[in-house]
Amino acid sequence: MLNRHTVERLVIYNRVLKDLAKKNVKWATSEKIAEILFRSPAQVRKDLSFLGKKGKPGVGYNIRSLIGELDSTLGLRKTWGVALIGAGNLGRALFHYPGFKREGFEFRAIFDNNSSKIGRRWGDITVTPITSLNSVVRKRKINIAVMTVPDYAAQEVADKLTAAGLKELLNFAPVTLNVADNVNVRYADLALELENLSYNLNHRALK
Amino acid sequence: MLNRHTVERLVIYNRVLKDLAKKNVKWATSEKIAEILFRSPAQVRKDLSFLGKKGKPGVGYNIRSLIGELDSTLGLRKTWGVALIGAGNLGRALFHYPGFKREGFEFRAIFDNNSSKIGRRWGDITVTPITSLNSVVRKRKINIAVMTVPDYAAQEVADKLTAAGLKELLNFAPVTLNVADNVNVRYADLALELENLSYNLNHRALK
DNA sequence: CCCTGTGAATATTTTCACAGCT
DNA sequence: AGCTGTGAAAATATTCACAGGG
Repeated sequence: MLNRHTVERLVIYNRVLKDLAKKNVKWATSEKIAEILFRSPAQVRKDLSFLGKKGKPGVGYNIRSLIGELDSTLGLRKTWGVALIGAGNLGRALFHYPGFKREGFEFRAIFDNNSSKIGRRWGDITVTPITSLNSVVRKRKINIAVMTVPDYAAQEVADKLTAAGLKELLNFAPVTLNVADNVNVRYADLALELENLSYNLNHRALK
Repeated sequence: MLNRHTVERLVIYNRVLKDLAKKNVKWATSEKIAEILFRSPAQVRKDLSFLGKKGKPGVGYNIRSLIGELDSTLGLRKTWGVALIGAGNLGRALFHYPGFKREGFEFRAIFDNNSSKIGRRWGDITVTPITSLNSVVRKRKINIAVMTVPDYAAQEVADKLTAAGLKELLNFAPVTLNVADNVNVRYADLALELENLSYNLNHRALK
């Protein structure tokens, strides 16, 4: 089991390598990869060493084979089922985001409790109330939930999702979720991102 | 100058404290805050100690005064001007996201080079081509750029933004940007987030 | 008495540096 | 000759533990 930081970097190496492959580059050294990502070659080597011995001394890494290894390790050879919880503006934008399908993530269900949204069709998916969660998760083979619900609803929704057996949540609500240890939550908290930038702006202004 | 991790946590403490204040709680100990966020009391104390001595031994932290201190440190007492680059689905969702304005971030310009979008009005802002960037940044006092452009355009857009003097970027494009050291980029890379979850799913499946 | 603020200790992460493979 | 893989060293980050203040 790799630690979170390592996985975050592996995901990025994978993307960089796919970019290079698209440009028909066949081999890359740890130094080359590090340069593109503004990191150290030693870190790239150490991270990649977790995949087993994949580099060729004197040459570097074969890009195609490294991508294959990363795709396997990261679970990107499979297609995962995603449910969207919250059929608002942000939910719609994510639903149409082309990067998800390309990487093997497939929206298979959309939930919303707002009666004006229930029954609407987004592509070939019908918006349903969250009461149908358990059966849909089973029938549609849902693995991941993307939560774009209002902050006051987030914890309750998370409880229902984990009760339905989901263990991977991507949460856009500005709330720290209380979940069991075996559940993974990733936070995509957009206001927090801006507040981090704000600190820098403020610090600059004070100097 | 605080390090990135500390600032990320301060931003979160600030949100938690505002939640508590809304519930009319007046004081909180480091242990209470830590419990809500699943962190250690020592870390909360050390982080907050960077603000100067703000806690009362034997009692804890006065929530109202701590929020004030955090708002000042994080630059949240000011209103910052934000430009949106890329008037697509995701851009629209962010434009309407209520959390931004509430925290003092104000969209003041929208740029897009797509002729079908130029001239459209979003609320009282008109979408303009990015050629007008420099003058708009000056006139509208833009501090932060939110980039929701396609990946192939991202680096070029980032170059233009920094050339116009912007130093704080929130980038939604799945690309590592090459920028000068004094420019801060935060990445909101949604496919990466799912890929991180995918690793966990895969790892679970293999066990 | 209880909790803060903080040096010291511990744990984790990153980098160094080099033996060894191609 | 050039680059990987990796223990050892260095740098960071977190936690401990307690002196001191309200």
